Amino acid sequence: MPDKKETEALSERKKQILANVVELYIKTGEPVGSKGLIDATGMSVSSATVRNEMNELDSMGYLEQPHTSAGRVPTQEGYRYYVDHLMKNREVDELTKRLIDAGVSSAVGDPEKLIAKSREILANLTKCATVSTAPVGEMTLIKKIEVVPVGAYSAMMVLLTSNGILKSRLCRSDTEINASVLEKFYGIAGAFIIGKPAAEITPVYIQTLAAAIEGDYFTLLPLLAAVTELADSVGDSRLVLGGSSNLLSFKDYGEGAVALLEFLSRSEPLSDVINSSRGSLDVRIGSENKYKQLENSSVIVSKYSVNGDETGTISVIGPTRMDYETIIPSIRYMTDIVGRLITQALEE
Amino acid sequence: MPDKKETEALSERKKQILANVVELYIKTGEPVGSKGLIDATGMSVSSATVRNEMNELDSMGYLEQPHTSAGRVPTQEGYRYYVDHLMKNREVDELTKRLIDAGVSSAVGDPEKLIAKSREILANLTKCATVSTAPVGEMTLIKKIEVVPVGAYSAMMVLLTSNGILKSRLCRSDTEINASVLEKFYGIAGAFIIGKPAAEITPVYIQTLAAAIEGDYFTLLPLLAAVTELADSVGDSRLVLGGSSNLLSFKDYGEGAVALLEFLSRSEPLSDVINSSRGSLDVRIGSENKYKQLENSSVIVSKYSVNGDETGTISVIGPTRMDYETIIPSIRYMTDIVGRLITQALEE
DNA sequence: ATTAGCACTCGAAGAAGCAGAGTGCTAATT
DNA sequence: AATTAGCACTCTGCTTCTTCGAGTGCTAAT
Repeated sequence: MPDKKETEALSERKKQILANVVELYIKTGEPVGSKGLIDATGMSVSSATVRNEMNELDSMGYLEQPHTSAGRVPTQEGYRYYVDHLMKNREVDELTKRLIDAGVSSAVGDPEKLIAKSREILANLTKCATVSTAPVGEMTLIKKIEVVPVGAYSAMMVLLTSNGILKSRLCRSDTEINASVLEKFYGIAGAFIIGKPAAEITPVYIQTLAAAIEGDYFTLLPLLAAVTELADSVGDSRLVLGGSSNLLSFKDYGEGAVALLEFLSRSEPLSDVINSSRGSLDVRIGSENKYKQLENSSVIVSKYSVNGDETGTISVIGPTRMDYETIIPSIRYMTDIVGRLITQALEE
Repeated sequence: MPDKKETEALSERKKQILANVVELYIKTGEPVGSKGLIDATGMSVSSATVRNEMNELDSMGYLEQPHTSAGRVPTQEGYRYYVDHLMKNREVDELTKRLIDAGVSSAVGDPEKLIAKSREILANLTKCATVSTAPVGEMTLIKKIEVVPVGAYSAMMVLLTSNGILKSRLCRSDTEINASVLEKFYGIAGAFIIGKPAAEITPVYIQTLAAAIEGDYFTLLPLLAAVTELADSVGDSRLVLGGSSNLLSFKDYGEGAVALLEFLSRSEPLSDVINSSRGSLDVRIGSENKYKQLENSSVIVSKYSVNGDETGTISVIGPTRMDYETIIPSIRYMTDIVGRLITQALEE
């Protein structure tokens, strides 16, 4: 009789045992047996009692045995219950706080660098893989475009979006880039590009401008092409993965690690995983992520707010047996800071 | 009696056998035996003859047996001899040529993007890890700095170096960034920063400017700090690793793959490996790389020339059992193209 | 309700045995 | 003199068998 829904309310002792099992298993990676549990926690009951309780937790679906006569391991539901009810949602550790503060301090003022940095810090801290998404959405607008000539036929172009993403590249033209070309370019840009969502600035859109520009279309083309490339790369910067090699050290994955890495390296499914998160901090355990490749992994997605809008995310991906108790506060603290700093950087 | 140096000149047949063993082993990954070798190559001698020859190649140090009564595997010296004398240095395959041409075409005109792209292409082509270094050296000069205000207190700053590297970031100031501040900044920049090597623009150097700027130092400080960060990041972009997860699929490494990835992810030793290369294309096999972590790997470093100077490199790192015969021409072709395109992009 | 005691189960780790691939040597062949 | 056939020998990888021990569930005693 598994799934006694009515017995939802676990006795105090069951809760304690479940919590201990989860925490011990997270720590050691070995299935925990009744004896081992008492040894490690100093509980003042006998192993037989613990065994009975474990047995019930087992049939309630919170624990399971890899095989008869091995210790218990938390099931997905076990982790879920732990995360939802048992975990002491403790504040972030003073040391990690310092590490984070120190780490981001070098990138204050530049959103992109800040996000990259936060990904890196979090990967080091959690020893898991991290994913960040830039604060880019449907409504990321092109805010400014600058073209600075560096030679007769070449110029550097810089593009700034409404959320602080800055993209730049060199571009060359076959015709001279002189003051009159620039003037025309700024005219076109001001009229048809600035203020538009980055996603709309496609090569096709640029072609529709041909009529408006008439004779000068071909001299402006190299510059306009560069604009589309920059606008496109704004979208690219959306999803970045870091620290994936951390996952290799987890013996949990065994051979499967390679397949997982392969999965993570493809951005479409990964993006899907991240985007399907709910709420400002979402923990998805094992098969709660609908991809089979993640059945042994948990994904924690935390959103940061820029100007009050939850636009970007920072995520941690690791084995289901990850240290939720320290990772969750860390990622929450990190997203708070990142959101605050970006908002601040964007103030006029 | 190993190492008969006097017998340096291998008989024609020995050469052929060595070449076949190396190629077959590269292809299959299994130690090759006398019988298997004839089957695979259709040589018209008996297995016993091949065995005798192999035995000699063995005592000359070119082949070895993982254990008695297994087939032969090339030693490091075996690979070396193969690469130096036996490999038909054939031209790059028509298909790969197309792939490379098509791949880089999207990045023509922007050195940084071009290099990133080439790394990616080469990783896909070779299924190995790739490392690129930007064309940055002691003499990479700051060529241009632009500051574009985007608000009263914030601006975007763009920095261009003499070799086409473009770096940008947002920066904020506590004081207003108005025309007069900008004018002063450009004055300082023109006098003390433009034309200097990027590596010299350190926070310390900026402090020495305080005297020259006098009262305005503090209003300019945020901008100057941003310059040092950008100048610093020019150096950062020097070394980038890609495709490292490719290495996981090689069974050659077994468990060691993790350690190798860890090694590659640290940039100091990696940079040392790359920089100790000689000549325009250097193949280092196994322990020829002085790091123990690379004893089962080969590194191929190829330099590209910008304006005739061999400044940057593109490298491939993989197991010693890599397909030298196709990889070497590919990387050579790639560096040729990259060098040519960057040189072209930098023309005035 | 808890606990001590015990028979039982199952995997991990080692030992033993076998099949096969490949060798080196010797003696015969060209 | 070089090549080849033949053969005894060696070593690994695989499978099968045992043993060992941790951990369980049940029953009976507290």
